[in-house]
Amino acid sequence: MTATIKDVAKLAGVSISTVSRVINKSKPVSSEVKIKVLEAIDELGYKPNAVARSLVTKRSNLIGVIVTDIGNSSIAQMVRGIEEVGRMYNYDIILSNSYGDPNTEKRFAELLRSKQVEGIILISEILNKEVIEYIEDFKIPFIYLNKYYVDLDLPTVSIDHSEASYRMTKYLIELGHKNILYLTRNEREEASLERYKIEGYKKAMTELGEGKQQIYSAQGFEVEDGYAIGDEVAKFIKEDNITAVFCCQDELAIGLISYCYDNNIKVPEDISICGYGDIKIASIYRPRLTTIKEPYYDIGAVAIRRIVKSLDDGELEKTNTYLPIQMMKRESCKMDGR
Amino acid sequence: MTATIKDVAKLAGVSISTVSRVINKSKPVSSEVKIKVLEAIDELGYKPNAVARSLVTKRSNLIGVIVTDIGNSSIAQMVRGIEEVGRMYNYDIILSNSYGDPNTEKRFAELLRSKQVEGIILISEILNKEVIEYIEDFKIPFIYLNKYYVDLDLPTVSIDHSEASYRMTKYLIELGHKNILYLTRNEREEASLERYKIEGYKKAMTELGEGKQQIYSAQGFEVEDGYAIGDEVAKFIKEDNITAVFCCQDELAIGLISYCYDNNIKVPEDISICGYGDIKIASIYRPRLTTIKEPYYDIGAVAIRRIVKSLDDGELEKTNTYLPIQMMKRESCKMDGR
DNA sequence: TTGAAAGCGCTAACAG
DNA sequence: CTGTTAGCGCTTTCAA
Repeated sequence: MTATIKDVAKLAGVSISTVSRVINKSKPVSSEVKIKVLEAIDELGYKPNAVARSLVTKRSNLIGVIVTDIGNSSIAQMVRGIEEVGRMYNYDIILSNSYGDPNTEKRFAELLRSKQVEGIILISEILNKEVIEYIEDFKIPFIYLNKYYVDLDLPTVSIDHSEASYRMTKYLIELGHKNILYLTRNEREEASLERYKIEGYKKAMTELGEGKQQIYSAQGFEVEDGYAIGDEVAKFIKEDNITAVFCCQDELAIGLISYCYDNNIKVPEDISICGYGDIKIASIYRPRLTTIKEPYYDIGAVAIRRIVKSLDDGELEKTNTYLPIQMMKRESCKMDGR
Repeated sequence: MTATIKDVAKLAGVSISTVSRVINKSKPVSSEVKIKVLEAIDELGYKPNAVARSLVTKRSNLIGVIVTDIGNSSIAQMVRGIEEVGRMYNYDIILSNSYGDPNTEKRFAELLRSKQVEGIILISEILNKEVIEYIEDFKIPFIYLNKYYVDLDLPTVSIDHSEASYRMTKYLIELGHKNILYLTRNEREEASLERYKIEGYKKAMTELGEGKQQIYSAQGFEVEDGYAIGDEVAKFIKEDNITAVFCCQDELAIGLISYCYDNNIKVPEDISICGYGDIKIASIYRPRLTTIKEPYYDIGAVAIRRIVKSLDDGELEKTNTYLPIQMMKRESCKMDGR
């Protein structure tokens, strides 16, 4: 049996309140008594029971994090940021993998609440109003992180996607590209982020005033989807003189480059390809991928910092915190000499 | 204020024990009363407070997981396995990132204990006896997962590395390779897993009875280290007619292949390269990497299953659970025609 | 500066 | 089948 505060009190010959005071430094204790208590603590190897403590203080020092899949590298990076910053403020995190199922998300949220978490961060790939409202109902700080959708009326953190996309397109234009294909997904859905990214792309293309503005949609956001679309893209290259492809996600770009590799299309000699996200593989893959860095670690870090802050001083504003944009210029895109 | 069991009892006009009974189905309750209670619960939106419950039951339903870095994809996969299987048995996991620092690991272990976790899984990249003993002292189920080192006297789970390495070398030999370089790291350290892998490599080479047995050590286990060693390897290819390189970790192999890409050495035409681990990138990178699959998800899954099991029936044996070996034959290795 | 006592929300005897 | 009661280990008034 592990020692309790009672044991310490008895051994030190004081009351449990005194022990509590020295543990928490909550009230002055004469140094003489303090020493006795400290000795007793040491002798018994006493460690306070955080569960008992939370029951009375109503503070669990726990933040619940529900993610689509921790195996996803960008999500892992966000969690890394959440964990590390949470730690600085003495918060532990409880992790739940929903695999994207809304019911599971709700169930986990409930579970987290029962464990008395002080805040919840939901990292989701779908946008489910019902889940969000369900969690908002808990009346605890809640931040929603999503790579694909936006809900403007919710606290979140991201980069300015429209601006990022504009800058990437601009960059391709600077490299001499005129016929640039934008590879998207879900662009028509109301809440899709793609709307903003396409907006940025179009703005830059319109400023250019010449060349071909072309948008095409993949079947998904994964490497396979990028690969699968290879045939179409190859056709665009031939028929429409497309010289650069701007993929809305790194995974798509990687898949597409793999397709090119397998089909003897040289990147970047035959076609420049860039991505969006800067996932880990982007800088390891060859050629290294030119892309927009979504600062996943920072996104997580800022998210939890906002939660912790709101835990101190009351309100959590329903705003999007924008993080700086960073372009990663690498070898998958080159000057177009044609 | 959220409703408590008392509120439910009052509204339903019964005692709190009755409410407790219906919540936990711990004792029979007349269906008539049960309905009243259920209605009250529903009306108040009552959810049991898991903290209060753990305090009395001494069961937190929490497993602590300390990892080197959740941003590492193989670790993320293990955590995925841990989380998913833990969930099946109603355990939540608390995640801590130690970044490999032993003192941090100890501190986190302590923190986890204070939160009354029922078991601890430590995923570490170093082997620190002190940390291990410290955690063992908690007298709660503890499993130690490590990719690089072995401690035979501890519960853990892995593949049979000697056998795996033997089979990979055999495979290269079957492809016609005779001069095979084994790229290692830390092979001299007593507890290093590399000893076992080298054993397997040597066994296969000795059985072959001809060709060149060559072992060379990189500076680390990362992609950069694989890249950095490229010059040396290129020399081996030229001078010693090495036709295949067996890298002790996928990261090294990927780095080496990147070096080859950048230096116009064709893989697998000029040199076959294989890895060990089957990290995510292995099957995405081009050429796709031939490698040994370390089943990270399963390792995590089995680890937590062992913990949960020992929580039911007492003891956790200090044994290594071996998982099946799987070879991933891909394009980075080909028949040697020379 | 210290101790006694109440109570956080819940479970688990125990008695009826 | 149901209610009363005693805690779980701790913090926090309130008095002294």
